[in-house]
Amino acid sequence: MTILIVDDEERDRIWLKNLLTQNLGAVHAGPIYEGHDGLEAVELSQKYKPQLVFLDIKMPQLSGIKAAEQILKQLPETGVIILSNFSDEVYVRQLWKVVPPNGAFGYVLKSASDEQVVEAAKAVLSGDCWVHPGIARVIQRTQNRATSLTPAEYEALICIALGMTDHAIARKLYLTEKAVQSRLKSLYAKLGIPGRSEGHETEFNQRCRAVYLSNRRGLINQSELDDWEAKLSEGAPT
Amino acid sequence: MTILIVDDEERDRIWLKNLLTQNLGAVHAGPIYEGHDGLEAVELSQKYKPQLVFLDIKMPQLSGIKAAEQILKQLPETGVIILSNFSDEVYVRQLWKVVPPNGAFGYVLKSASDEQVVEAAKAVLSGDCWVHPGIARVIQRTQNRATSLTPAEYEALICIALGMTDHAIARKLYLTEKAVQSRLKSLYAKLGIPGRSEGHETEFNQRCRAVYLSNRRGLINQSELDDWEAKLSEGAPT
DNA sequence: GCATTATTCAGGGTAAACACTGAGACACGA
DNA sequence: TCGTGTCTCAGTGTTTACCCTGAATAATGC
Repeated sequence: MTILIVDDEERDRIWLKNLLTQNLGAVHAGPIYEGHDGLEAVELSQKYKPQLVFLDIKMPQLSGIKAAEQILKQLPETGVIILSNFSDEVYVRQLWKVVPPNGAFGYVLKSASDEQVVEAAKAVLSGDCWVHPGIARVIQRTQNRATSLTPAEYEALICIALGMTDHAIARKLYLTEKAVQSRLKSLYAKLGIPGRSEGHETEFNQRCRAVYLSNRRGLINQSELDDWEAKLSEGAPT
Repeated sequence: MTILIVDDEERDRIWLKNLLTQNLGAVHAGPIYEGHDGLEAVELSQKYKPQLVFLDIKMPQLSGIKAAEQILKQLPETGVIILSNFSDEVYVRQLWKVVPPNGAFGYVLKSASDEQVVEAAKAVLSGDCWVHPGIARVIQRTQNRATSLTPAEYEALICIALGMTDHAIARKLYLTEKAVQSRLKSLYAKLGIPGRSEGHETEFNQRCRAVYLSNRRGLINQSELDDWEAKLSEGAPT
């Protein structure tokens, strides 16, 4: 049995490696390899075909999620555990899409206790999933139709968070301005932002309010936005 | 010589304590106390009067910055080292105001190497300051008149980031709508956001763009905004 | 003293964001 | 086959955000 640990922080790698060798003796008795970015994660997975891969989210080259996608594409049997600082809904959404329906995966926050990490490792090794308690409600929301965003709404959200106008969004997404406004309208509704018509007490700029609330709920976050910004500006320097 | 370590993460406390006991032998030979939130930081400082205090920024009860403010108010001689995950400009700005002109302080990111942390500790103990390399440019910006924000502009920035309209901001800050727009205009200028007049290629919603860029530059961040949100909604349920 | 600079605020105008209604296209399941 | 729901998008109208000029005030520096 083989395990792979990928994290750009040496401190965390050492901590995790020690933790696993000391507490997984009964179940596990193979080598533990280490990597420090997403590309290495993919390469080392191909090379050693580990049963279990620990991935940090925030890594140079390739994010943990994208690395997981690559790995699972070739080795769907691999157990993946995301080790993250964030409980952001974006990441849970993305992970959900990447993991095969019957695959085993884990999502644990770095604030987790040692026992929780060991527990998660054991669960995933035996084919179960383990999700950090703090993430539970986030997952619920991603599955609730009334509050979860459609891809269309999510796209629009990213755009306004980057500061684009309706017109710019329309051009970028090959839509009409009206279509963009329509997406935004349903987005505002799902976020529970009051309009100008109802209740003149609550005066909000819906656009900015939507960005604020989405940040708060972890639907988006700064590093995700920066990725999009880079992607869009390289994609259309017309 | 006495040292105090305050962090809500046990892992980080242990790591730091080991690091200091092993590498500070020549300089330091006293007890190391530990706390796990801001209030404890203040209490333990009063009790033990340490020469050096390590403070995490994100802590329950009282943030690291506010704890530092309390501590320095009573014991201005104390050397304070902020240990943060973030290089956000907000925090550097706040720390700058809190530390007395001749006080010794440090600001190190948690991604720092062990050597850097030891170096910072030694520097502060001998009365010098130590600032993480990654923060240097942020500090430069806080001192440059052309790019640093005035309190007025900062206030306006917080408000639009929370999603308030011009009208709502005017009421909250006891200003005219025109005055609010004036503040926003100079804010946009300092952030380098192109207006509608110049360059019709770049189509931005300045309001949202300002929020995005400010987040990116660490002028604001989510947890700071949440504090303001709470403060404003309790302060004016008129 | 005077010049410089920043801040607040006015008026008038343009363009963008938002509200409301409703129609056509498409997929899903009874 | 017929709903039922979702997404796109048109038309029309209101509100808000932003642009520009400019004046009164106060603080700053020489």
